[in-house]
Amino acid sequence: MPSTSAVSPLSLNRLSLYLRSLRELRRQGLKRISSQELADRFHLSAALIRKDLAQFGEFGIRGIGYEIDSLISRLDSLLGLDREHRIIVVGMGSLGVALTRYLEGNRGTFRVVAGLDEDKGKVGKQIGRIPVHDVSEVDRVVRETGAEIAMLTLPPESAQATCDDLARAGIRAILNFAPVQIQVAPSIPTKSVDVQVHLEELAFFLRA
Amino acid sequence: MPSTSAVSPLSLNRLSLYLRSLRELRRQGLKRISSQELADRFHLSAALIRKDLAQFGEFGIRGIGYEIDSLISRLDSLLGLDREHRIIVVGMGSLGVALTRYLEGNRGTFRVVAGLDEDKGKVGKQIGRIPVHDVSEVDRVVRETGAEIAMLTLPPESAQATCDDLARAGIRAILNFAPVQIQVAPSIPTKSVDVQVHLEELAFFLRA
DNA sequence: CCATGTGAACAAATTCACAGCA
DNA sequence: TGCTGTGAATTTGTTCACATGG
Repeated sequence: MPSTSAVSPLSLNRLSLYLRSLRELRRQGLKRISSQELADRFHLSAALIRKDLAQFGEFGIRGIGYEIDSLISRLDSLLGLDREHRIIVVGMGSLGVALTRYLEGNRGTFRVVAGLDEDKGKVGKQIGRIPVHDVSEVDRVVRETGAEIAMLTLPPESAQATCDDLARAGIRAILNFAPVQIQVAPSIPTKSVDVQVHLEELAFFLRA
Repeated sequence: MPSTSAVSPLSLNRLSLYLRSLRELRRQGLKRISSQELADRFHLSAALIRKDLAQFGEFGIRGIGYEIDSLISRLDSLLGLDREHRIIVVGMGSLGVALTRYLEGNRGTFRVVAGLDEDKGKVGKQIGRIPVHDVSEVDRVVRETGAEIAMLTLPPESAQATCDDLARAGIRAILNFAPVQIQVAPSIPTKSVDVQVHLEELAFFLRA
């Protein structure tokens, strides 16, 4: 039942985790694995692994399990990881810089191609090999670098306005780190990472 | 129906968002709000807001809505935000430093009290007013600072071992930024923030 | 009268359990 | 035989719609 229709975000996130696990197993020299063994090793659910994988076609071999190499290739291409995705980091405060450095090694799939900031003191500098431009140049930068994804690491006040600018500039996806709900056209997929919310969730479990 | 039983993580995260929205409304000088208006302003669902709130008791006034001030207080105490939570940041690479700075202002609820790193070059330094200790001192640091939460910003290889150390040292919750599934006693609530997974989710939507 | 609080309907996600195939 | 792929059962989450009560 190969399909390209709607995949649940939960399933999608798990596929990333499976992929990471499979890469780890490949590093260890393993060739094949069953859903059960994968589940045991990485604390996942075997049935769910099978369901998640089966929605895209029959990747496994009955009675045997999954061929690690070929499953990785299939997942890579399924998730769109078989080509480079260029990223701009908007807001070069300490978090923007940290994320830029974090992805620096990552040459293959996700590559940071530029930083943007409104602080003239930062514009013109470089973070490693990544140049920092003025945020007013967002249009030109997106066009000239071919950036698809913006990582937003701005104060919450300016996040929405900058999203609007990014949308106009033709950015195709946004990963937001500002602690606000941003609103963009549904054609631009957006994910938020909200450290405050995570901390508050943990705090709940610490009520005396 | 006041209760302290299991609250779903989804509901819990929404409560944080409601709280943030309510604080914003209070800043704007508003005194009362209905679930519908809150939903409209912040792109939430009115019915869900009511369900999420009602599971802890009757906070609203029928025919009127919710008193913003008192709802904030109730949620604060419900989520355990009415007292200080001390945090240690384990791994003072650029992400650890960025998170430390990010929470620096935040004096009330979440306070970073120390950083830990294995790099002797970093030990003894300060990030703002936060001292950096050697990771081998985790036991003493947790005890002396009374830290409850650890934010893990380490390379994936060392994350699990450090979690074990943290657990032994008596840490009570972990927010993990390393791209691995960590495994700790279920009595220690753990959340992971996985930038790689989020980027891969976005990449999926960009498949040409 | 109007918005909450809630049971009942609906939808989504996960687990179960087994038929079917290598 | 042993593991995948998958319907059916179950659990979990959300929306609906209305009785309730300030």
